[in-house]
Amino acid sequence: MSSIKNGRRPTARDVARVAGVSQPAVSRAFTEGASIAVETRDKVLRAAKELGYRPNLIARSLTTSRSRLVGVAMSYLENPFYPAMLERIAAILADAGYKVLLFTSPPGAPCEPLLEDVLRNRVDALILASASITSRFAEECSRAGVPVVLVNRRTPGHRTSTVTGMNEDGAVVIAERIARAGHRRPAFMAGLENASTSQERERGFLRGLVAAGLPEPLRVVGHFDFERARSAMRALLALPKPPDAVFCANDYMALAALQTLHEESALRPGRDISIIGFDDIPAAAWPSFALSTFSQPYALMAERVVARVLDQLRHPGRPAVEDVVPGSFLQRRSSRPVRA
Amino acid sequence: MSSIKNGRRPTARDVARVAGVSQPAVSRAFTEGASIAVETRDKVLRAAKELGYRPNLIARSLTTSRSRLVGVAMSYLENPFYPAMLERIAAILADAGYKVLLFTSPPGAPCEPLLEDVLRNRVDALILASASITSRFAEECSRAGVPVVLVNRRTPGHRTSTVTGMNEDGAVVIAERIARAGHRRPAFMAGLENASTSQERERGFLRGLVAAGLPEPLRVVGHFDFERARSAMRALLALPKPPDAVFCANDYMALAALQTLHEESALRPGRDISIIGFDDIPAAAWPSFALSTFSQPYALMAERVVARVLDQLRHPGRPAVEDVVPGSFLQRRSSRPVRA
DNA sequence: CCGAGAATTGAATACGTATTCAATAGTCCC
DNA sequence: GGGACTATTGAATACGTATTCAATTCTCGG
Repeated sequence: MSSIKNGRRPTARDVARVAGVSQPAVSRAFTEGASIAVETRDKVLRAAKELGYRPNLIARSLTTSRSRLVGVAMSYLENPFYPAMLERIAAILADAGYKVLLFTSPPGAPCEPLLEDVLRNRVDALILASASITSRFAEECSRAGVPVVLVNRRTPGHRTSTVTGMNEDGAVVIAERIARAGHRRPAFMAGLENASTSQERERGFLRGLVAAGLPEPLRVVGHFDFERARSAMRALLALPKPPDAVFCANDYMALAALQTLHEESALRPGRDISIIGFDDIPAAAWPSFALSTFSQPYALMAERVVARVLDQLRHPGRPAVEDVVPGSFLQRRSSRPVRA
Repeated sequence: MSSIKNGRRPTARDVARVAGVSQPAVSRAFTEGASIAVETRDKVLRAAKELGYRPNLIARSLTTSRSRLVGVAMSYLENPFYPAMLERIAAILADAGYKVLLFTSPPGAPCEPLLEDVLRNRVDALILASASITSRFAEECSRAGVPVVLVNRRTPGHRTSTVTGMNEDGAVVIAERIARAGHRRPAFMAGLENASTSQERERGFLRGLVAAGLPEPLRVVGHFDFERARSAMRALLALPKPPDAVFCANDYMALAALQTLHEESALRPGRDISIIGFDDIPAAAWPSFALSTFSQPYALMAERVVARVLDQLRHPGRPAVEDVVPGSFLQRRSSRPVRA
């Protein structure tokens, strides 16, 4: 190969020298839609290939002040809902020319260090999944001009765009189903107390139960964690009068509940007791579980999130939007069907 | 807040002006271990806070020519093994001051566009999981001075560092177990034909079977995909003489096999037939499955990968290392125990 | 109080690209 | 053939930081 001083990576200037053109010409050769003659572009590309030149996107980011990076803050990857959505988000963003900078905050961590990290990295936008957001966070981002979109989370009172499932209405439907299946002792397994998903699903559930004339549900907390959900289920089963229907704040915990039932109880799901989840993760459909649930279509949610991000990037002034993605109740074998 | 012209983000120069110091002083105030007086640093930090200044890591990357980004190429996130490892990798890298730039290649895609993308983004290093690597890829990266570490994949003939589980030896153990449990008709469910994991596990399995005096196994291909693994299992069950022990190239496919068995066959796993996987994903331990498997400790693997990456970054010349992380056979209920 | 050495500081510059702007070459129409 | 465009090009500069280097101040022992 050609004469690049020492081991330095070739730059646009090196390519320009070899191709006999100026540095801006090289820049234009690698810029879609730039004003450059075909033969000049060819000369440049040939020289570039010879030298093994690749445009430095860091330098490009500096001049354009757009990094083409989107920060994605996500944790709880053990819940299959999230990696599934992450993969879709990354794929759709890639099609739009953006890369994903991944931020996984440890479970209980505050989001302030994350904020600092994200803003220093000059991401063009931020997608927050499985993470709450403080008002300072939202304000700083908007001051910095970084669009923020929340997925599967909502923060009341802050004007931030969100994409969520039908948490409250879905839970109402679940309550109705439980009532019409003839259950008398409902229970609710909460996720994290401060998570909007858990709160909204609980609120809808309560409302639906009241409307159906059922008593307030028993209540345990599973923290969206598999083992803690199992403990919570165990606690319910140990009650003098255990529930006959358990709505878990997400599928992942519902699977844990089914495991515990399976292993430590004689109760048969779908007969003696109903277990219902929320999300419709792939495993919910597995025959071993056949988990009744209210669906949150992660692929569609991924599309909507990215669409929202791109929209905010193109029209910075536009107001925040709360996008509720439709889902539906899926009756499987883990819950009793409604009576005819 | 103070007087920044129009809506521009404040720069080090703005802070310098407010603090009454020079721009380099601001740089030093934000650089660990730089030579700066305490009171100067305080002045700077106060002015920075007032202006809402954050160092621009893009610009820093340009001058230091280190992006502090590590590219992680990963797909098949539906297999829980990968997100689990990803989360650990991201956490450990974060502790070392690196961020994860995520590349998810669509299943069958060639890795060449990925290469281009990665090198243009000037990642400091590259972690390849669930992706093969061509010789050109490895050569280009080494020419560009970007350390590459493969996880759970190996490419014969290229000097690239790898971190893998005990694929071949683990599979030998599995074959022994199957023999000593009294099985006579083994089967192997391959993953992707060109994946080193699948190949090595198959090779070890064959070797172990031969050593134990068992016949060559029946063979189907599940492509590491849940639905295709179910089809493959269905095909095995439809044979005139179905196998009495199936070794699946990973846990994810083994779970699919168990599902199919559960739903479409009267055979009871662990009694009439043994199903064995590889990886020990969390779900393998779930009571509904109780999948016998050979473990690949993902957390440990994540540690090793990052250690390898950091080592290569600190000592660029060092030769490639093939790191085999130990695992062990876990006897659960999906396979018959060995006879006493 | 003096001088050697350490600590601190700012001016100048480099990093690799995109963009602005003026200059030049090429095209088209009548 | 001339004028009005359009297409193409390169010189100069900006982007926001880190680093080099020389200058200055401070410290301390004698």
